[in-house]
Amino acid sequence: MKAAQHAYNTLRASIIDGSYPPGTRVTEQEVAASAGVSRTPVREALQRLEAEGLLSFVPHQGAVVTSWSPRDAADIFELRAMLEGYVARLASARASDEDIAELRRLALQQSLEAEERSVGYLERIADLNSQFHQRLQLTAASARLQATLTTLSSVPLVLQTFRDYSNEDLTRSAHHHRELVEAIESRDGDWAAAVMCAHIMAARRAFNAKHQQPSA
Amino acid sequence: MKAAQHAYNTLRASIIDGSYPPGTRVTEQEVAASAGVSRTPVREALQRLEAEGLLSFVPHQGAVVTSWSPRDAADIFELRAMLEGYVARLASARASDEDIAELRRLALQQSLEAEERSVGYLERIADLNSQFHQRLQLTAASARLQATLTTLSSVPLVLQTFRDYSNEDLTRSAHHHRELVEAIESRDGDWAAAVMCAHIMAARRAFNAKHQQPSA
DNA sequence: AATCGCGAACTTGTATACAATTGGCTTGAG
DNA sequence: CTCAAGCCAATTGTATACAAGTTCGCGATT
Repeated sequence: MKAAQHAYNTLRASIIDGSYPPGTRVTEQEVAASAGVSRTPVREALQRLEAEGLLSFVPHQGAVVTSWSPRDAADIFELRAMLEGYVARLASARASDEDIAELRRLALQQSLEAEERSVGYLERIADLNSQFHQRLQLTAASARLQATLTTLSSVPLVLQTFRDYSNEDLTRSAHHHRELVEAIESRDGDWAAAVMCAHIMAARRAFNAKHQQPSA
Repeated sequence: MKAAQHAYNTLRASIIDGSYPPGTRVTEQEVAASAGVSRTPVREALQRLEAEGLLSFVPHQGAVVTSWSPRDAADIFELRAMLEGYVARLASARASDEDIAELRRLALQQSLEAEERSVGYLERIADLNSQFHQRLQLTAASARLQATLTTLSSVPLVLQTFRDYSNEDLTRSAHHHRELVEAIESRDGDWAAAVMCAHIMAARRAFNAKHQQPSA
């Protein structure tokens, strides 16, 4: 694999799984050593991660892992509700038969995993979920626009959602996806957008329940 | 100035002013020579421009200036209407007195320029417009989120808007901005969002009038 | 003991050299 | 005349070497 891609994957995984907590300083050499490549491709990886919002560059100090304020979190959920709702609406109008088939496959698989809960199911569900939303974006928008939307969905905030999910939340999430497929198949953009909105709002609630001070 | 920044500015200006039309292939050496720096900072500049959507990387071939399909254009205006409307709503709730004062200053200045139309007024108006929207985003969102929103506003599609504007359009645009200031000052989020939406829709109409085949 | 100043090490930023892969062009054969 | 195959050139991808700036620590001085 390309060295830059390798460095990107390595560092990104470390950030998302929590090995590099928010606020951590990340030096180029450190990443270079850890990925076994030179600093040149590492700089490329750092820049990509900065563009995606996972890192911030502090002048003359290097990169630090982005920390998200409660306000950031609230804004991001709000934004996602709007944008992904929009995506669901577009997808309802533009989905091909293959798109729908693939979305259904992903949704059903996720339902299965949510029921069985065999070892490693959380990771697999997170992956299926990402694939579902990504496929939806690909269905809705031209590739160009999809790249723009991706940046909003890749923040750890979103990716770690399932850590905060109860079993009930997991089942509900899978149900939402299957309902989305149905809405899209019947070309009902309003329905699809509403389901997606509910989907995100449910995620927000789970997030808030876990991360807000219990006093509030 | 930093070499990477210089390369970025140079290339970006060339893309926006049309020296590099969509579809043009951009090689690293070419940019390096034109900016008088080595390839290393150029790669950094190319990456940033790719993240902003002005360039696309074709595997093993380099970067090409992004070309936008009519569908892309339509989607982008739709998205901007949603997002900037959201931004206007947030700004209504969060703007400080200084924010409002600065927004008013920018809006009034733009009105003046739109009336006088002295030499170079189009460039100055474009700049004032960018500043206004950027300030609004800064007012509405945390700096972190603002960075995400920026990527959507920097596409040439948006920056070149004023080329398609008639004098009437220019006046209306300035009016919109002043109305926005008023809405925000009265903390009326609904009003602000609606005005912003109209603002974007007007831009879309001007764009479509110029770029769609006249037969339609 | 505390503070100011100097220096050294670390980190980023840039340049250059080298490797690898690809696309185009030329040349030859059918 | 056309098509295919191989070679060459161009371009990206990576590594390393070097320069400049900054921060932290140590020591000296008050």
